[in-house]
Amino acid sequence: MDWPIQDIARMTGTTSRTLRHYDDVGLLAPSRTGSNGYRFYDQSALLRLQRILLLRGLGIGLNDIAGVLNHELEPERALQVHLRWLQDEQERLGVQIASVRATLAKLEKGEQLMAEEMFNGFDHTEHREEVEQRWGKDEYAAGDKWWRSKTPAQQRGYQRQHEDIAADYGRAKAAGAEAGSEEAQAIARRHFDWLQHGTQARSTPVTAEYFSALARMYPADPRFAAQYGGTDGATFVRDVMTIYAQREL
Amino acid sequence: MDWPIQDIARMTGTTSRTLRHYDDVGLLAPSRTGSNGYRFYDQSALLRLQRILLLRGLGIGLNDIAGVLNHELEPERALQVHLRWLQDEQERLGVQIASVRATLAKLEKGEQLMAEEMFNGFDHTEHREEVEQRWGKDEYAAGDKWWRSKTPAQQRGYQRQHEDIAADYGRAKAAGAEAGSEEAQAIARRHFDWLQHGTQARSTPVTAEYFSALARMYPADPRFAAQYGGTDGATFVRDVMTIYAQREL
DNA sequence: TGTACAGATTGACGCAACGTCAATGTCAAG
DNA sequence: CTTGACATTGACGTTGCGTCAATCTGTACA
Repeated sequence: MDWPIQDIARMTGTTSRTLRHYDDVGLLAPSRTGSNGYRFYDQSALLRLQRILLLRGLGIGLNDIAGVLNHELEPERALQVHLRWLQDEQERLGVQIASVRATLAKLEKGEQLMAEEMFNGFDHTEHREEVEQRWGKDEYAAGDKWWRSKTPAQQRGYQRQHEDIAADYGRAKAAGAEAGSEEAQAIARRHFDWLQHGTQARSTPVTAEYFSALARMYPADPRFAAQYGGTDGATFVRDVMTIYAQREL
Repeated sequence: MDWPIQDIARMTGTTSRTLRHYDDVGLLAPSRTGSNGYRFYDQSALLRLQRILLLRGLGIGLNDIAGVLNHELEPERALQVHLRWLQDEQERLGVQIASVRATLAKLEKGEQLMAEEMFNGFDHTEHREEVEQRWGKDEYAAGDKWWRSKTPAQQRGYQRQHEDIAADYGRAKAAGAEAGSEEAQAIARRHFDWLQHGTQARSTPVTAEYFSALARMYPADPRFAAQYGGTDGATFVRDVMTIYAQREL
C-alpha cells in the first residue's frame, strides 16, 4: 500500500517539491516508482519522512538528519551540537540587538550620521568613553559642545581639511620622504594647526604631550590606522608628529 | 591619494574578495581603475566602506545598506525593521532551544527513539498532555507503564501489527470495499483486538465508546490521518470502526 | 472520443554573501 | 630572466527549497 507524492505532501504538511528534493539529495527515496516515473511512498517511507520532519523542526540540517537516520550519527550528539549552535546564535543576536538599539538611540538624539564623525582626531560619538578616559570628561564635553556649535557645512569643511592632511601624509610617504624631512614636517605643522583650530574653545590647549599622545595612538588603533593609510602609514605619521613635537613644541 | 585593494582590505579588516564583490553588486566602486584593471580606493571610498562595514556589523543586508548610502532609505527605518527581525529571530531560537532541550531530556530518560513511538493509537511521549486530557491521567500512566514493561522487540512487534492493520485498511479502501463490508469489518475486529491486547493491563477496558472516540479522532487530526493514508483514508477507517462499534460492541 | 484540467516529471535559475579554486596577467626584486 | 607576490576575471559551492518552464499522464465530462 502506498500513496502518490501529493497525498504524502498533504499528509505531512510539506510540498511535493520538498519530497523531490529529499529524493535528489538521497535523504528519502520513494518506496516505488511507477513506469511513468511517478513517485509513491509506503508506510515505512512515511515513517522515515516523519522522523526527518521532526528533526528538521528542531533545526537540524538535512545532512545531519541523514547521518542520524543512517545510524552514522547519534541523535544525542547531533542534538547537543545543534543546541550549542542555537545558544551561540541566540547570544550573537542578543549582542546585535543591543548594538542596533544603541545606534538607534544615538540617531534619535540627532547625533550626526554614522561614520563620518568618527576618526577625526577627536571622536564625538562612538568612542566617547575612550576619549573621556584619555583626556578627561570636561575635555570631551567642551569639544563636543564646540563641535555641535558648528553648522554641518563647517563640520564638513573641518573634516575635509583633515582628509587633505591625511592624504598629504600618504603622498609624502609614497614619495619616500623621511619623517624628519622639511616636506613631512610642514604637514605636521598643518596637522598641529588644524588641531589647535578645533581646540580654541576647549579647556586644554594642544600641548606637546597631547600631540605626542595622539601620535602614539595611531599605529596602535586600526580605526585610526585606517585613516592614515594602514599601519604603515600610521606609523609614518606617528614618527613625523613625534619629531615635530620634539623640535617645535 | 589612493591605495591598492589589498591595503584597503587590511586596513578595514576585510578581504579583497569582499571588495570585488561590493564592486560587482554596485555597492562600492573603486575611485580609480588602473590601465591594468587594478582597483584603487581613495579617502572617500574608504569612508564609504567604513559606513558599509558599520551597517554590516549591525547585521543589515547589503541591499538595505545600499539603500541607506544612496539616501533612498532612512537609516532609522532600516535599523528599526532590522531590529524587529533580530528580535523575532531570537525568539524563534528560544523556542527551538526549548524544543531541543526537551527532546534531549527525553532521550536521556531512554524514551525510545523519536517518531516510531508516536501515532500508535496511544501516544507515549509527544502528545502526553493531549492523551491525558482525553482519557485521564491514570489511564496514561497505566498505559505508559505497560508500554515500558515491554522489551524493545516486543514494542516493535506491537507497532508492526498496527502497521499491518493500517496497511490492510488502505488495501481494502483501494479495492473499493464498503465500510460495512465483511472484509472491512474483519480488519476492524483485528484493530479492536490489537487495542485490547495493549489495554489488558490498563484501568479502562476498550469499550464501544472508547473505540468510537478513537475513530472520530482520525480524520480530524492530521497526525493520525497520516498514519491511515491521509484524510480520506482516515475517514474510511473511522466509518469502518464506527460501524463495527455499533454492530459488535 | 475529443478536450479539459489537475497533477506528475525533469531541468534550471534564484536567493545571501562571499570562500575558494582555476587560469592568467603584472610588477618589483634578485 | 626567473621568481614570487599580488592583481584580474570567471565560475562553482554553500542551504533548502520556491518558482517558473516545457512537457507528459491520467481521469472526468460533454
